[in-house]
Amino acid sequence: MSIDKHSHVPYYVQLATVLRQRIKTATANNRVYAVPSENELAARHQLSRATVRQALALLQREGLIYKEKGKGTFAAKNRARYELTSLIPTTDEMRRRGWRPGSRVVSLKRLRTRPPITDALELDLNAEVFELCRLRLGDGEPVCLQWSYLPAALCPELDQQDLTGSLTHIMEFNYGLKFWTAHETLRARRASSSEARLLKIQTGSPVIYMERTTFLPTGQPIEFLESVWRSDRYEFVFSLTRA
Amino acid sequence: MSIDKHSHVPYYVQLATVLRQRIKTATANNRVYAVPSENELAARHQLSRATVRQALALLQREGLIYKEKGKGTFAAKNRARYELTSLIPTTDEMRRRGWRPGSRVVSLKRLRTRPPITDALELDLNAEVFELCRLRLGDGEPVCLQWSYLPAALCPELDQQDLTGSLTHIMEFNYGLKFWTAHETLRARRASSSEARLLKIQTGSPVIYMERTTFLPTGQPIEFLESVWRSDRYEFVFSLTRA
DNA sequence: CAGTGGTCTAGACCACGGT
DNA sequence: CCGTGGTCTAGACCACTGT
Repeated sequence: MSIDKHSHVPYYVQLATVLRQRIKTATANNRVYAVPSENELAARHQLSRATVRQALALLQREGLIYKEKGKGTFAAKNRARYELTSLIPTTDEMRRRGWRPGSRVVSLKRLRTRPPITDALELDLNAEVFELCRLRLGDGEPVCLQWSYLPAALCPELDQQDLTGSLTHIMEFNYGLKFWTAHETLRARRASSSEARLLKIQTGSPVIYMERTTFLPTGQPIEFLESVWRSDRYEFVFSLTRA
Repeated sequence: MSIDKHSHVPYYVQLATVLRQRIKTATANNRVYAVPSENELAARHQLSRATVRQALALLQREGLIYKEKGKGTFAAKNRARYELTSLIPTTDEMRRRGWRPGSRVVSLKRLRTRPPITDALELDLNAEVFELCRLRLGDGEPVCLQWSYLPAALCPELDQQDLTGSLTHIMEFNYGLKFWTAHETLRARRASSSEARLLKIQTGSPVIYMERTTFLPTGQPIEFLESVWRSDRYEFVFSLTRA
C-alpha cells in the first residue's frame, strides 16, 4: 500500500487514505499509535515534507490525529461522527439515519417578500420569492415540516421542477447555485394545531423550531428556511471542535 | 500596513490580519472585492507563494474568502458568526450574548457509575465519577440546569475547587485536561417539576434537552453532560459549512 | 495565449520536548 | 544533544479560465 505516482489523485490525498486505514487498524486494539514522523513519512513514500504535511493537515481537520510540538503526531480515537459539523441536504441526512427519505409538497407559491424574509435574504421589500412548504418523511412517517423561501429571480421556473427530492441538488445542478454555509437557530416550542395535524402529533407537543439561512460561497443569502421537527422522531446531532 | 519581519508573529498570521482588515473595509460598501492574486501578494509583501497560501487558507477556513480555480480569490461577505461552529465554555458563551454569567452549585457528589454514563465515558462499571449539578445564570436569571459527570481518577479533589466559574478552565489549568472535541445531541421535551422549580418556569414548558460528550485531543472521553435549557431565554446557534 | 489557483520539490532555520 | 513539528523560501509543472 503506497503512493501511485501515475495516478491523477494528488499524492497528499493518497497518503491520507493510506494513513486513515493504518490508523483505523492500529487504534482498533486500543493501542496508542504514534504516526511516523514527517521526515520518516517523506523518506518512506518518496515525497517532500510539504506534501506529507498537507496530508496530515487533512487528517487533523477530520479529528483523526493531533500533534504535539517537539514530541510527534499521534492518532486520536476516531470520534469524527460527521467529519465535524457540516451542511448536509436533509435527504442525505435521512439516509444517513437509515431512513428511506420522502417528501410531500404541501404548497408552492410565488409571492412578494415581507420581513423577516426580506432581512434574511437581503431582498428589497416586495421582491418575488418562492414559498415552498414540504412535509419531510422518514420511512413514510412525518419527521418535519419545512417552509423554504428562495429568491424567484435566481431560480426561475422552480414550479416546473420535481420538488419531492433534494432541493439542494436542484439548486446546484439546475441553477448552478451551491449551498455553501448556513446559520441555524434552534428553539423548543409547542406545535400549533395545523403543524400537529400534518406531523400527526398532538397539538401542544414540544417540537424543535429551526430557522436557517443558507449562503452561496460569495456570502450571498440564497435560502431562508423555517422548520418544525417532531421530537419523538428526530434529534439534532452536532460535532464540535475547539477553535 | 505590511509585514514586520522582526516580529515573532508568523508572517502568514500577519498577512491574514492585514487582509482581514482590507476585506472588511472593501466589502462594507457592498462592492465585489477580488483579493490580489497569490503571486501579486507574494511580490508585494516580499513573501514566498507558500506563505501567502498559508494565510489564505486561514481566511478560507473562517469563511471570509473563496477561491475559483483559473479565476481568482474573492472576498465573501463576512458570515462567520462564531468562526464556524466551535466548542466554547458555557461561561464564555454567556458573555458573548452580553450576559453577566453566573453559576449556582446545586450538588456535588462522588458516586459509582452506571449506564449510560459508563458508556459515554468508557469507564468500567462502578468506577468513580463526580456528579456536578449546577444552575447556570445569565444576568442573575436561570438559563439552564446542567449535570456534569467527570472521571474521579482524572480530577482528584475536584470538591476543593471553586466551581462557580468555568469548569472547562478548571480542567485545563488545574488538571491539564484540554476539552477538544464534543458530540452534542439536542431534543425538545417538557420540563419536569423539579427542573421547572429550579429554572423558575412552569412544569411542562417546552425545553431543550442537550447531551454532550467531550473528548481530549487523544479522543479519550472526559466529560458527559446533561442539560436542560429554558426556551424563552436561550436559543442554540450554529454555523455550518459544506464538507 | 497569459493569468489563476492546485500540487509538488528540496532545501533551510527555528522552538520545543526528552535524553 | 537530537528528533520533533512550525515556519519559510525559490523554484517547478499542471489544469483551468477568459480573451
